[in-house]
Order: sequence, then structure tokens, then C-alpha cells
Amino acid sequence: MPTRTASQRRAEASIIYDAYLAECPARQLLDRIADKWVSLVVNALADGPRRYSELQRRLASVSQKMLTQTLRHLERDGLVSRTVTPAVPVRVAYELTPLGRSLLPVMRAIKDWAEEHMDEVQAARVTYDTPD
Amino acid sequence: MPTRTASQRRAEASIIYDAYLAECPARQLLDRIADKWVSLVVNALADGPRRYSELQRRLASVSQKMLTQTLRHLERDGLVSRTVTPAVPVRVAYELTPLGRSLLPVMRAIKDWAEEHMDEVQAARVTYDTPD
DNA sequence: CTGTATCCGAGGAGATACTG
DNA sequence: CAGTATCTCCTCGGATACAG
Repeated sequence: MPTRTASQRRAEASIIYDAYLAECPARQLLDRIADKWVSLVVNALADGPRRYSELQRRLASVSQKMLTQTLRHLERDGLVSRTVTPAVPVRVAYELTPLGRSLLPVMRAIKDWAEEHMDEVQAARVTYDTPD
Repeated sequence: MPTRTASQRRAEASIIYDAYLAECPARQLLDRIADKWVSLVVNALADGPRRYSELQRRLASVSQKMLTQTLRHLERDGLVSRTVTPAVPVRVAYELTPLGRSLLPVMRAIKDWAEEHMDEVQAARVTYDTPD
């Protein structure tokens, strides 16, 4: 088996996967993670495991459906692990996997950007919407 | 006028804007930029101005509607500038503004992440989908 | 070349009700 | 508590046709 460095493998991957192409799996993955709910959920799991109800509280006014759906997708993609503690009532904890944690900086950056540049964007909108 | 450091201003902003709240403008902005097309367009503009038709070629199989819509949104939000060169036929160039360029590292990171971790995600999906 | 306008189907997303 | 199951509304997004 040939030995390859991580950067070499990345270089190969960038040849194989090209998100600009509609048919490329990476394009679908981009579509999956470039998502409001994914960003918020991953950010909410930044500091460790969280219970379902904790996430629901943190993400004010996310519907049960979207929260569950997002968590299922993240679990299936290996970004989040789900741990059920058999008790009455049952406790379910969600936690970022190592793979999920590798996405955290990106998700944090996008959320922070939105919060930090809100003023500039709003000013630009006013300018754009104002008839000369 | 009081002098404040950039980090102090950021701290204030993080108090005012909270993307976890549905009503917060930052939440809508997050929804806007956490988007497949935004990521691809901003990345495609990384190396300088691009014409409409260049973008259309680069983003294989983006429809006119989505490309135009995305560019309009980005222009309105002050992330992209639009320059029309009156000629026959007319030339239109799009370029990242300084604000748009501040978003570029984030958009690049998310696209790169998708391309680099595709294999791991696909492996996780197989595991998830395989009945024990 | 760079758009706008319109139609239409598929999926996103909330509200509500029900279950182990 | 942590979901699943519907129902419904609505936006996303592609296809097509037309215009400056």
C-alpha cells in the first residue's frame, strides 16, 4: 500500500470532487451543510453534548420537525452521534463526532459573520432600495 | 465620539444580534448566506471580476433564474458589485466588494470542507443505512 | 449577451395530533 | 421526554418564452 500524506490525499480529492458540478456528490453535500439549521445545530453542540430539549430551547422557534430532521441528517452523515439513556422518561443526547467537530469552525465562522456584518448589510440594502 | 476597538464593537454586536432567534435580522442573513448558490458564486468570484456568462459556465448547470436571483441578492446586500459596459452586445461584470471579500474565506472553507470530507460522509451513510 | 416573466412540480417548513 | 405522522402552505428551482 502506497503511503500518501494527508495533503496529497486532499489534492487527489480536489480533483475527484468538484462542487461546481451538479452531479458531483460534493455538490449535494454542500447543499446539505450550507443550511441555516445545520449551522445553528452544529454551533449549539460546540461546547459538548446536548439533550434534545436543550437544543429546542437554544434554537428558539425551531419546529420539532426541522430539528429532528436536521439531527437525523447530521447523524446519518456521521457529524453527530445520538446516545439514548434508557430511563423514565428517556434521555437522548446529541454530540459532535470528530468529523462534525472538523466542521464546527466553518459553521461558527458563518454564524459569526452574519452577526458581525448585519449592520453593513442592512446599510447596503437601504442604499440599494433607495431610488436615486 | 467614543473610541471603541473592533473587538469591543463585535462584542456589542453579538449582544444585539443573535442568529438563534427567529426574529433577529442576523437569522435571516444567515439563512441568506448559508446557501449553496451563494457559496458557489462567491467562490467563483474569488480571483477577480467575472462576466455573467463566465459564471454560468463555471457553475455548471445553474439555471439563469437562480444565478440572476443569487447575484441580485448579493448585490443588494452589498457583497457584490455589478458593472455594465455599454456595448453591443452589452457586457456585465460582477465583482466582490470589500464586504463580499470578507465573506470569501468562510465560503471557501465550506466548499473545501464538502469536497475534502466527502469520502468520510459517504462511509458514514453506508454504515447508517446498513441494517445490523 | 444579459437578462425578465411566467408556469409548474418537488421539496422545505410550520401546525397539529398522536405514541413509547 | 423525544419523537413520528399528516396536512397544508409556500418557496425553491427548473423549463420555457420573450426582450433590450
